[in-house]
Amino acid sequence: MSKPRKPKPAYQADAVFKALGHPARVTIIRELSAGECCVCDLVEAVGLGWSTVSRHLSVLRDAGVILDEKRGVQVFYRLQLPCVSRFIACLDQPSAFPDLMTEGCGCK
Amino acid sequence: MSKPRKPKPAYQADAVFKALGHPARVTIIRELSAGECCVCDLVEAVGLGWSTVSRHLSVLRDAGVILDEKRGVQVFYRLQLPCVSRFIACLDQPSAFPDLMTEGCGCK
DNA sequence: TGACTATTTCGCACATTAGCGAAATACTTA
DNA sequence: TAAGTATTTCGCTAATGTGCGAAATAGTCA
Repeated sequence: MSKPRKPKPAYQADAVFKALGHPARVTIIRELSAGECCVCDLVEAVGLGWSTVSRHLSVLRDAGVILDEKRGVQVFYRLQLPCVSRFIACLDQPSAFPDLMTEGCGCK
Repeated sequence: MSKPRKPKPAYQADAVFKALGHPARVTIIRELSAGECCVCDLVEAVGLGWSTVSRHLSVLRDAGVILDEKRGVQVFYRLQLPCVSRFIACLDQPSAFPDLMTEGCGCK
């Protein structure tokens, strides 16, 4: 589907971080890290109302973090910036990789 | 210096993203990416008042993104999570690395 | 000790955001 | 076309976050 987007510079770091600044939206990214989901999956995952989740999704989409695609009656979302999910995974596992945290999460 | 921190799990992704969810704080991280700074440097960089910058710094510190160290009269801050600055740099340069964005910012 | 500098904490006014339910929209199938 | 499902938009209230100046703290030096 993809509605007309704001013409702001896609992927800009400030916008991405702002979009990720809410735990529900990080949860959404975690879900999408495993593969695309329809909105119904994400509503269940975050445990908030449909309208609320829908707005969280639009925030992430406007920031260029995720993409939506309408197929039939459903809308499927997927990650547009795979490095985001990798970054999250790294932050979630600091104790498992103490030296990687110091050296930059293993990202060369 | 390092005051008593909240005992929450350091580096947790939600907290990190929340801390980075304000442009002034991203600016701070950008500055610190080049090396440690005293508060005075950061106040100039973000263009806000001392008290405001000080609070932004405490948010970042509480999230485990930066570290403070008092030396003499001044307090110096530096990055605690180098991968954050790398991630920002990657997000800032999407057009320069279109395929890396798709493949994960070159982070293996 | 007293003055001085660097930084943080406090309290407040203002702005932004979150979450909700109802209504609107879009697509599909009968 | 009518009805049904999936999702988004709207309007509102409550909660949270921001920025500021004043006051508090801490370290240095005369």
